[in-house]
Amino acid sequence: MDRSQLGWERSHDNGAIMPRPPHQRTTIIEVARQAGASKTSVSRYFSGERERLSPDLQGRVAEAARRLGYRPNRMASGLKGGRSRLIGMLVADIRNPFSVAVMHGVEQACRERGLSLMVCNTDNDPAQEREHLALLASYRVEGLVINAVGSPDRELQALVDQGTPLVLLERELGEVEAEVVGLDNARALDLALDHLQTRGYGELLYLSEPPEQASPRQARLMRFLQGIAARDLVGEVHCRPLGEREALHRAIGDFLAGPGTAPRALLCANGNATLAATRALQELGARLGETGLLGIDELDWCALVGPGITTLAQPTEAIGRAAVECLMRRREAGECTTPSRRVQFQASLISRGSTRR
Amino acid sequence: MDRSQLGWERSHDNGAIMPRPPHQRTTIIEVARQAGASKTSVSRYFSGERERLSPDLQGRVAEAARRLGYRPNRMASGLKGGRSRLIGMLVADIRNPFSVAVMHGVEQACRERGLSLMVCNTDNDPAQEREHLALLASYRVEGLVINAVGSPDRELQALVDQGTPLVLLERELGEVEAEVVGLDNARALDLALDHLQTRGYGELLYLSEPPEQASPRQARLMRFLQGIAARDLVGEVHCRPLGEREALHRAIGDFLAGPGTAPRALLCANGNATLAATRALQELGARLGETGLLGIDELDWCALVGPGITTLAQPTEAIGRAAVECLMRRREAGECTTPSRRVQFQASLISRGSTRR
DNA sequence: TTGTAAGCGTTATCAC
DNA sequence: GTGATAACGCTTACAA
Repeated sequence: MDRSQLGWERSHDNGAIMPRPPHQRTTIIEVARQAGASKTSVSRYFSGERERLSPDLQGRVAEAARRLGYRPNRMASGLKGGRSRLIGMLVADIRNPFSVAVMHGVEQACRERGLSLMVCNTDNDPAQEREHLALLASYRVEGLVINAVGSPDRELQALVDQGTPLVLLERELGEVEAEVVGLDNARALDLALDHLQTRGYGELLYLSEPPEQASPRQARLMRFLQGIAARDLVGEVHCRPLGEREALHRAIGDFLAGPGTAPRALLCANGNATLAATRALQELGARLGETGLLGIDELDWCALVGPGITTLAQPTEAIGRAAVECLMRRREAGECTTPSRRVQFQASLISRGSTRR
Repeated sequence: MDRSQLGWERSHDNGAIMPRPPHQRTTIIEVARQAGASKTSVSRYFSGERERLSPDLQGRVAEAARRLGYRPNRMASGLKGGRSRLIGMLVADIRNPFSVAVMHGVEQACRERGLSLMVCNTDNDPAQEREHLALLASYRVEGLVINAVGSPDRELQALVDQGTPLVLLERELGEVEAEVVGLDNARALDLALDHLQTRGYGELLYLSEPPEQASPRQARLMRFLQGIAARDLVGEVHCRPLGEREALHRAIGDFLAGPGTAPRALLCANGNATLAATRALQELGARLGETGLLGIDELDWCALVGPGITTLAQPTEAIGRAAVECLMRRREAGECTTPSRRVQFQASLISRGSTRR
């Protein structure tokens, strides 16, 4: 039996038999030697140039590699070739199911292309965003999918200068040259408003987290305001952190107790807002449907609460995949300055009892 | 102004001025030159040996690095030193909120230690598990947190031989030497059964995904069976993939229509089961509470459905952090064979209307 | 088709 | 304290 299978082998410099510590992974050199070939050939075998080798050599390399359990060291290949095979992703809030769903799409697209994904969660903290961006840069990621809440322009620009393709999810940021993938927020809000109006709701309360930084929140809010004006609806807006439960309850309570006579509905700007609103409505004893409720983002449980909550579903997987596609396109394009583009997806309405009176 | 700030600089071999392509990241050499120091000193500055440098030299290096926006290339340092600063995590189902919560704990613990996390989702696919394990190995991760569904023993053993510390989340696997972190399933089930019995439910249906591979499912199922016997409860078990909606509905329907007279309750082995059960109960028109429902894993929406769903909450963040702590302990321990341990956490009961008759 | 040799950016090992 | 210099494991001109 071959000694190497027992974890013993000849050392480099002399012919003596020495114990090989088990944590020594086999390298390309070892494979080359056992296959009676050169490093180059082994390298070629493993980097898509398999065809260029004679069938015989291919066989020997394959056999040796299999026997030794060889796997190229990504750290090393990332170093020389500049190919880290690594895509980075910055996620503002990993506990948000929407983010996870998009990430799932990103991940699949990466896998199909033989890329690995390194995900950094920032918990909505701009400081962590900067830190993680620098980190991803230090691993020389070949592309970056970004869902940030702050404006880490400096760090992003550094990445761009370094030649890293960037794709922004939803939130478009300052001046950085990058493509933006996300929902068609204007059409989504039109869809929501049309639905609510059709269902007879005349007074609306729009619930959102503060839109200051994040551009999709801005876009949605703007369109809401335009939309109610265009439709002769009455609208109010509450944009406070969802953590402020009291403020939220008071706002909703006041809204429901208002002087008007038209049926009232809540429009929630995202999944977290829908969750908070549902809680508040329950505590206020409101009946869903009588009080309308429509949320952007479809969640597992929306069908289960009361008569079901009407939502606007985003094509999350598709958004994730599209992000990676953009990245790849940019990478192919190379230095030729491709102008930034915008890829927009359409939301689809899932009508349930919460908007049926 | 310094030319290098304009993206121009002297080339290595001659004194001519050449344009520097923007995608050339500054290396340690550049910093060393601008600081009037050697690579070694710069390296020391950035790898915790800062103290050994004279204050003067420290200042020069800091200044040069800052000016150039230098960051050590992790690929390179991972190569030479064997320190990738990378922790890998294998997640069976990234869309499961429980997994994400644990991952969040892992992530925080890593960050506090200056480690990066590389997460691989396997979508419950054993083939992907193998593939991703090999992948993580190829990035030379310094530790691995594993939440797998299959038994990729071969791949894991390879990692172990390579000297990579391993921690298994919940599922204990075959022969591999690794610590296991997770819930104290026996006590959790006792807690659940005691609660249900106290609330007067006498006939139970246990809902779980097939337990074949995953050891926590086995552990929970076994304890359920022991527990009902010990308590003189009547119990049934349904262990089919949750995707089989019809089978599930029929099982629940049959259970509810059974001959017995005691109040009936469903006990769900995890969050997914709770979701599926809730759906089924709604479609069957059962009233929560009258029909008991208790789920393992606390989810956002459990408080919102009907009278609220009683759950057993796991300390997810703590579990994640504990996993990383184990990893670090193992790494410190180094070669001296620390025996595998088991770290168990206690679930806590959140009582709601679904177990109040 | 195959091999040789020069890096990639860092850390480790010695000298000074 | 500080600095040459040799690895680390791989890719890639450039030869043969």
